[in-house]
Amino acid sequence: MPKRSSKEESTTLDKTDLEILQLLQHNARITIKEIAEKVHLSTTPVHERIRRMEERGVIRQYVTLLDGAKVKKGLMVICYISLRQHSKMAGNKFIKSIQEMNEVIECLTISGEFDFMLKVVAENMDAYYDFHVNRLSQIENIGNVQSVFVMGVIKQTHQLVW
Amino acid sequence: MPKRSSKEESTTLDKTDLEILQLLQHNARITIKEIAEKVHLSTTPVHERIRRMEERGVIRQYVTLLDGAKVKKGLMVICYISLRQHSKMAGNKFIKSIQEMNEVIECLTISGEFDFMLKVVAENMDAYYDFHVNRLSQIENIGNVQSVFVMGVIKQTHQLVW
DNA sequence: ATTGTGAAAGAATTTTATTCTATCTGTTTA
DNA sequence: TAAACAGATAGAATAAAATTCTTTCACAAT
Repeated sequence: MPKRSSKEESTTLDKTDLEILQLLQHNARITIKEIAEKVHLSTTPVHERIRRMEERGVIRQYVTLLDGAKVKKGLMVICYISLRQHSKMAGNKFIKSIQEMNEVIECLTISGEFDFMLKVVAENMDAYYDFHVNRLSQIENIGNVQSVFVMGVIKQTHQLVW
Repeated sequence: MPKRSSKEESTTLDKTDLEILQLLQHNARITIKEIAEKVHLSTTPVHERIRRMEERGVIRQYVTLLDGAKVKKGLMVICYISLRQHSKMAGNKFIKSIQEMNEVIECLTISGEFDFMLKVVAENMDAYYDFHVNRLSQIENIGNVQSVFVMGVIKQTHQLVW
């Protein structure tokens, strides 16, 4: 059996790991002490398990979610984009532009009529219009752009394990 | 001038608040001490500012993001749904069903041809097919359902202030 | 000028994280 | 079969951080 590299120690997640992840998903600022109590372990193994899951990349990031309306980002728009040209280089240029636009909080490559789906936030319709016309549409190689407005958020979670 | 209720103290966010939010958005487990150093304040006012933003709901939640592929949720699908009937009650029933489905991590009300846009995660195509046919399509009052598959994630952030 | 208010610093205290050592359990190896 | 080993854990010791309290300062209102 080949010896495993000391990095990327690929074990599977056991029941306790999943319990810890559940707790962290709900509240990234929960203390290790509190987790330990809930999973019936001492702080040491909990600490160690979290460290390992961070190292393995199971845990990607601890983030804080804000209320969009309260930080002047009350408008959300889904934006579909197709490129005129689909060469690798053309695609990479587009991606680079998108990465630099703070208004774009999500960009997915999708199947179907369009190439990309963007989630864009803005303060209001004027701000979005400005973004659309003066920044998004100015990216070279952009083909079709179609905006769908989000009227309400019914559900929004990041809970991948349960 | 009317006296303000002691709850919901609605002040505006100053530059320092925004700096603190930026740091917390990137890393929800950053220590108050470290924030304090970066914004050139002592821990006391930082602590107080965070508490206030939590209370006001500017800060919605501290969450941990996981790597979908590493927790057996490697497939992401965008799913468009229209209802047959648009009465308030029919809508509420649908919403209730959606809330209970862990595979649905996002549900938005949108303008255009469809009523809702869902983001669904699953382990693989088989699991998604099962979800689609046996659970999603079984909700009463469902009209059209259209699935768009996510081939890649170009960008995914939660940074609303920058 | 005086009072009041809000924000902040700094010290004191409490709580938590982190590290270290020892133990326990189950498995491999001689 | 017994000894050696590895992995996970508990518990204690230490280091670091959070939280609370008191005091000070700056500015606005009276």
